[in-house]
Amino acid sequence: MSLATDASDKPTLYKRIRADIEKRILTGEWPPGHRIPFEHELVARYGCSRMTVNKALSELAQADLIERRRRAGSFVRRPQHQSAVLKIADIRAEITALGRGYGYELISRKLRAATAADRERLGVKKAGKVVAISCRHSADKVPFAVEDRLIDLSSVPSAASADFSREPPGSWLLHHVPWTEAEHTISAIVADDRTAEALDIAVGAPCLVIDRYTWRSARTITAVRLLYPGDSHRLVARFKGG
Amino acid sequence: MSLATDASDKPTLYKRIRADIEKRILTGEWPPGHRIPFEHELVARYGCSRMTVNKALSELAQADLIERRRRAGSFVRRPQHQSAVLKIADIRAEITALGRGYGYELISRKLRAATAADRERLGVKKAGKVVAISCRHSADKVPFAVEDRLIDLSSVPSAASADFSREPPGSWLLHHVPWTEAEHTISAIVADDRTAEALDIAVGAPCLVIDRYTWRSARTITAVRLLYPGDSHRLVARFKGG
DNA sequence: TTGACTTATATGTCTAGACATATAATCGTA
DNA sequence: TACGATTATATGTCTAGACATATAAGTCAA
Repeated sequence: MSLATDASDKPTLYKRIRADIEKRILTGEWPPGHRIPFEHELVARYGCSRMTVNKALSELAQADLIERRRRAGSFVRRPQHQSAVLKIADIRAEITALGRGYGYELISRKLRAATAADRERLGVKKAGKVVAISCRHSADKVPFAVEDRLIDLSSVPSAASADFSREPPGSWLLHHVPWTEAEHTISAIVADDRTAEALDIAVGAPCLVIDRYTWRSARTITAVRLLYPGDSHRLVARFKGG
Repeated sequence: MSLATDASDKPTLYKRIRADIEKRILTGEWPPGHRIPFEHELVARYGCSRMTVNKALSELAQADLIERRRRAGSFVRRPQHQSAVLKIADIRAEITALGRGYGYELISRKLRAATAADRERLGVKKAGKVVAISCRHSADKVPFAVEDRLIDLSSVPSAASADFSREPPGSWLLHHVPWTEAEHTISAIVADDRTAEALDIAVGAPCLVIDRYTWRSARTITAVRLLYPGDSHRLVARFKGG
């Protein structure tokens, strides 16, 4: 029980309260369902005002570590839906982070009126024009991933004049389009002839597929399919309490 | 510009302030790098005390939507590292959520002193005993995934006496072990003979592999490998602003 | 021009109150 | 016993101040 008389006050008080509680939850001392002390008890224990403990508890609640119920108190939440933060870095960043030489190659770029297939893929009823891009990323000259992308020009008009022969469309979008939402679908396929050639792997070799669909406030921006050699590439998702 | 005289006060004031700012960021009206109004300006605009706007801004900062810098002000953050929330549901929950019949089958359960390979897999220097479990999950009698798991008994002693013939080890752990951290590695392989038979797919068919390594405060709990038929199963990761 | 010092200022934290509101618990009644 | 009304209480929000602190910007000297 760390009391208010704890002299090491490098972190601020509310942060120490939050850390104290978090620690008890993480170590299992206060298991899921456990009622943590009432605010007025913490006020007494730490000798501070209620706003201070309230701030600590509010942050824990925002982080889904505890659940607050009026009149009842605050309770440790159980690890809910198993979820993880999947870090899907910009491919260029990912490769350079590995200390390998990044290579980019534009295979094709077509500007066209949206076909029925394009509309289906972008999930829009009617679209004007789209840009269809096919390109390849490599690490130290070795094929790393092939990308097949569609950009909705009605959402991102400036993409029509962007030069994708040198800058990958993913990087370009990241720097030119504000906050977005996205949905990723990860699956596995075996390489067909075309994929095998593009990735320089054997036909029938496993490939990891990431389909990413990106929009901003109900407006589709882009749909992309990334194909990685499945036995060499790995996606790492880190999960922490939740 | 919504002023303090806005009468629709169903949500509380600080939530409205937060929502107002969030909306401007999401729509791109305030692009990344834009300096949002100073606290004292928001105080004037909404006619409230500084603590109220501070709470709104603090939550936006905690959600990584804005960055606060002393003396400089608060700024809209740019979509940082592309990351996504990957929902990896408990398999039973996942299947029942799809409205399909869940089936579970324990293939083998062995209690043994940890071998060198076990220690390697669990990432521990020395371990006492472990439980090795192999099982299969099915949806409407069709194989859905095969699971190959190792539980460190020095961390979870009660797992030695748990009955895994009826309850899947994943569900059991979820309910008996408090907050954990985990790391997932996702990759693709092609089915070998044994896998093909277990999943009732063709040899050479693509499989999605999830390797999950779980620990609690630096203490390994379990390591599991899940194999899914890759062309039928999909992992969906949703990403929202950040 | 550059570096060191000073100052102004926006955020960070905190207080000691207040009233609002949802709801668990109690009490009373059918 | 079951149900409806009442009450007590923990959290939710808010105020009008306060002092602390990091730092951008300005000032001045080498």
